[in-house]
Amino acid sequence: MTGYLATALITRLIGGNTLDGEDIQAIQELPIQVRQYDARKIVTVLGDRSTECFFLAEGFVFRSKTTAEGQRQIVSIHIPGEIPDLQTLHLHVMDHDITTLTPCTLGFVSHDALKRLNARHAKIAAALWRETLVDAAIFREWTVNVGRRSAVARLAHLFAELHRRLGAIGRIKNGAVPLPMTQTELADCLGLTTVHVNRMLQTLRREGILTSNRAGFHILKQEQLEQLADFEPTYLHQRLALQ
Amino acid sequence: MTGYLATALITRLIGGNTLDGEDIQAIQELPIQVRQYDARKIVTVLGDRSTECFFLAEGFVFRSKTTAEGQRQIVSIHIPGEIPDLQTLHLHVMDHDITTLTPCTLGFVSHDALKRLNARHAKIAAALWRETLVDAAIFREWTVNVGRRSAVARLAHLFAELHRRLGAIGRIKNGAVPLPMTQTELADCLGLTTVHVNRMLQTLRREGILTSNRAGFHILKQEQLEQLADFEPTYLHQRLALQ
DNA sequence: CGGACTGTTGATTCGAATCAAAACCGGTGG
DNA sequence: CCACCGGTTTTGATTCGAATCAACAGTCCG
Repeated sequence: MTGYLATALITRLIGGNTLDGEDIQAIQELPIQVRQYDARKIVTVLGDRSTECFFLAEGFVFRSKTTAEGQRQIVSIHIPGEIPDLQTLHLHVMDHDITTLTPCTLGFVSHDALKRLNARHAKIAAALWRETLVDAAIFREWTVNVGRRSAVARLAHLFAELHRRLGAIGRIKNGAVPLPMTQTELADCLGLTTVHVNRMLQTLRREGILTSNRAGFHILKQEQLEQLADFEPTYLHQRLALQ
Repeated sequence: MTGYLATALITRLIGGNTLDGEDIQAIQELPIQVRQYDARKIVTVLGDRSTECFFLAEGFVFRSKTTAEGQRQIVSIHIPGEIPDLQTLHLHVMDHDITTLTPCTLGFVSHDALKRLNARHAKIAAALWRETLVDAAIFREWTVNVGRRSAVARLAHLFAELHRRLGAIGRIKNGAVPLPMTQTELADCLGLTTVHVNRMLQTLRREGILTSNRAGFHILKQEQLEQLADFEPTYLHQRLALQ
C-alpha cells in the first residue's frame, strides 16, 4: 500500500491506537490493488465468499440488507479511511450487500496478506479489531435510532453522526458536509419512507437547523440538531476530537 | 478458568475455528473470578471503564441503551458461552448497559490476561475477534428487523433467532426454548410497546405457531414461523449445525 | 393478605405509510 | 438548442398499523 492510501489508513488506525515505526512500515508494504468504482455499483453481495478486504480510500459506500418483501434497510454508511468488509477476514460468507454511494477508489488487500500482517504486528491486529468494534457500536446506535426515536429525531441523529465522523477525518469545509444521498437512501437508513423523509427534511429546514441538497447538507444549528437528535457521541469512540 | 466454565468457552470457540491443544490449555489456565448475579441486575453500565471481561457461563443477559426520553432499546440478548462485553478489550468506555435477565454465573477475566492470551495465541485472538464479528452481524439483522419488518414478523424473527442460537448450544429440550423474558423486554428488543407485543403474541398463538409463557416459548410450526419472520440464518454464521 | 409487577382487553388517537400526481432536475440525443 | 426521459423531490388526500390511555385480571412473593 503506497502513497496517500497508506497514509489515510495509518492516520485512521493511529487515531485510536499506538503504532510504532515498524507497524507503519508494514502497512506501507502491504500489497494493494487499486480499483475505481462508479456510483451506485455493488462491490460485494450477499452470499459472496471474499478472499480480500477493501480499504475505502475515496468516496462513500453503504451496507444494506433486503427483506423478502423487497424492503431495503441500510445498516451502515462508510467514509474514507474505513474498511467496510473487514469482517470477511473471519466471517467467510457475506450476510449483506455493499454498494457505492459515489464514485469510489478502493484498495483491495488479500486476506492472506492481512492475516500475515496481524500475526506479525499485534498492535495492528488490535487496531483493526478495534475498527470492527467501533462499527458494531454504530450498529447498536442505529438499532436504537430506528427502534426508539421519532422520524425527525432519527433523521437529525443520522446527520449529527455523519457530521462528527466526517469532521474527524477533516472532510467538512466551513460547515458543508459532502454526502450525496438521495432521500430514498436516507429513508432506507432510517426505516422510513421517502415521502416521510422529505417532510422531516422540510421540518429541519423550516426550523433553520440545516440546509440540504443532493450534494450534502450544511448544519446551521449544531447544538439544536444534536439535542433534537438525542445525540450522545460516546458510541463513536473517537479517541481525539480532531478539528 | 477451570472445569465446565473453560469447557463451555472452548466448545464455543472451536465451533467456528481450529484451536490446538496448546490453545485449549491456555484457556484452561486463564485466571478467572466467578460471580453470581441475581436476575435483573446491572452488570456494566454506560460510561464504565472496564478492566475485565466476563464470560457468561449460565443465564441470560441483555445489552440496552436508553434515549433521553427514557425509551429503552435492547440491542442484543446473550446466551451461555458468550462474552457480552468483549468489546471493552479495545473500546474503553461502555456505550450501553448490560443487565442480567435471569440469575447468572459470570466468569470475569482481566483485560491483561486476555491480552496476553491474544498475544501468544493467534488462533484464540482470531476466534475472539470472530465472536465480536458475529455479534455485529446480529446487530445488523436487528436493525433490519426493527427498521423494515411488521410487528408480528419482528416478534417471529426474534423467536426464530433465539431458537437457532439456543439450539446450537443444546439448550432446547424437545422444542421448549427456555427464555424468561417479560413482554416489556420483548417490546424493548423490537421497538414496540408492551401492549402491541401482547397482541402480536396472541396472533402467533392463535395461528398455532407457538406457545409461550413467562418461562420461555415452544415453537410448534418452525417452518411457518421462519417464513413469517423472513428468517434467513446466514447472519448467525453458525459454522456447523449442531444438534 | 396485600402489593407490585405482568399480562390482557377495549376505545381512541396519532404518526407514518400509502396512493397518486405534479414539479423539478440533470443528462442525452436529435 | 431544445425536447425528452428517468430519476428525484414535493405536495395533497387518505388509510392503517401501532401508540396511547385506561382499566382490570392474573401471578408471584413477602
